[in-house]
Amino acid sequence: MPKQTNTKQKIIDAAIDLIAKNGYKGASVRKIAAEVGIRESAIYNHFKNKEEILKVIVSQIFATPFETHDIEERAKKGKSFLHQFAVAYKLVSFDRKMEKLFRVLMIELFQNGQLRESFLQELHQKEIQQLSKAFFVMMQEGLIRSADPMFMAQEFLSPLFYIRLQVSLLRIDSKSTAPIAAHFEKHVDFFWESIAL
Amino acid sequence: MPKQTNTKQKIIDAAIDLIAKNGYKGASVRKIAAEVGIRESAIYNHFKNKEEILKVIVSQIFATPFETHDIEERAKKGKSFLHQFAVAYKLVSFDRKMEKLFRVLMIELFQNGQLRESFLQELHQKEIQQLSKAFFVMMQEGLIRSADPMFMAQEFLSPLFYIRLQVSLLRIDSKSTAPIAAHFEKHVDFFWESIAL
DNA sequence: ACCGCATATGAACAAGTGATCATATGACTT
DNA sequence: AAGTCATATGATCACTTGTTCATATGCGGT
Repeated sequence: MPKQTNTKQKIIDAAIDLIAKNGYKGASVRKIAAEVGIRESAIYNHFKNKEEILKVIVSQIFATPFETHDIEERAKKGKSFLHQFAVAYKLVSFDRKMEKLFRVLMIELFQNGQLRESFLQELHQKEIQQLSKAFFVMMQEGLIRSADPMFMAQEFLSPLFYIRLQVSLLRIDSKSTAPIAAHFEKHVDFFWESIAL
Repeated sequence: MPKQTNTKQKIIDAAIDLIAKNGYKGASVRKIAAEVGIRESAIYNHFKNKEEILKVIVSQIFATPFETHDIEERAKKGKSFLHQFAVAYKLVSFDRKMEKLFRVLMIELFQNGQLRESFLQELHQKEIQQLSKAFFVMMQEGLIRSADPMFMAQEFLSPLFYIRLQVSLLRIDSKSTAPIAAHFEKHVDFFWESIAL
């Protein structure tokens, strides 16, 4: 037998690929095994069952990639904080691995209650809370007009999400994302002009 | 045999229900037939195969429900046009049938190239074009600040889409949508304040 | 050299899949 | 009453699904 070639990771990667293409139900254990180069029964030496594979993948989706420290301090910089946030969001949107995980998320979101819970609580809520903290600081500093910080956070975040969705859809069909790549930064410009005093 | 009870429509409705819950692959011909109250073989008297059912459903998704006439004229009213648009969007978001179709769309969007094409071209592009026409008029009328109308349309539309997504997710788990129901109108207020001169 | 342990295989399973076909049923028209 | 036609059934098909199990293989430590 081959030595430590970390089959487990290969299985996860193959599963991500297949689920991102065909969904959880479309990614059969046999197809995953075939892509790794082993038989389906060998999979069960690494995972109790198919669902365990999904769980590992899901946990990767919510492994927070965003900087969460010093929000209050960094927020004082106003627009450049928003710019930083948007650029980080852009990077994640274009990262190959993260993009696949995003597809898995979108595909399974409506069919997996656990995933839904995590998306709303861990991902959405966390990002909103961070952003609303930042907007609150900006209001105190007199940088922006005053409004409900939480609502403002949603208004700022949702266009970023929508652009990410478009990027993901275009990339599946190998279409060019050039026309909307600049949208992330453009959104910051537009939004800042919308709230700056 | 029972007379004209329109089994075909029953099949479509059952299929929408099941696909909205379990995805296309999770909605087996047998399950659809069971929900209608017939055997699976009877389905094939009404549809050539399973995919034909999906095609009919997909066509319903893109049956445009939004008013498309008199955009230029109605746009002159400024904020109240945007309000109208948002409220129409809200109604569609909460309509039971449209909500199910939205779920079908989201579930299959990443797995069905035809659906992707239609979504980007027929739905997204159409809405953006209408809105950008409206914003262009508003700029000419001196109601709002000047900017790229197309981009402004996206900025206006994406939060509405995101709210719709949240509504749909909350409703699956029978959670209350009360906290975000007012977001549609709130978005119009916020956005108008962002662009009004 | 031996053993154990992790990992592989191939066969088998029960269940479910989409689809087909001969056959039956019953509401219409004639 | 007879015949037609749309629609139903039940059996059956070839195939795929997730999972299990007995068995094999070979690397690392003794």
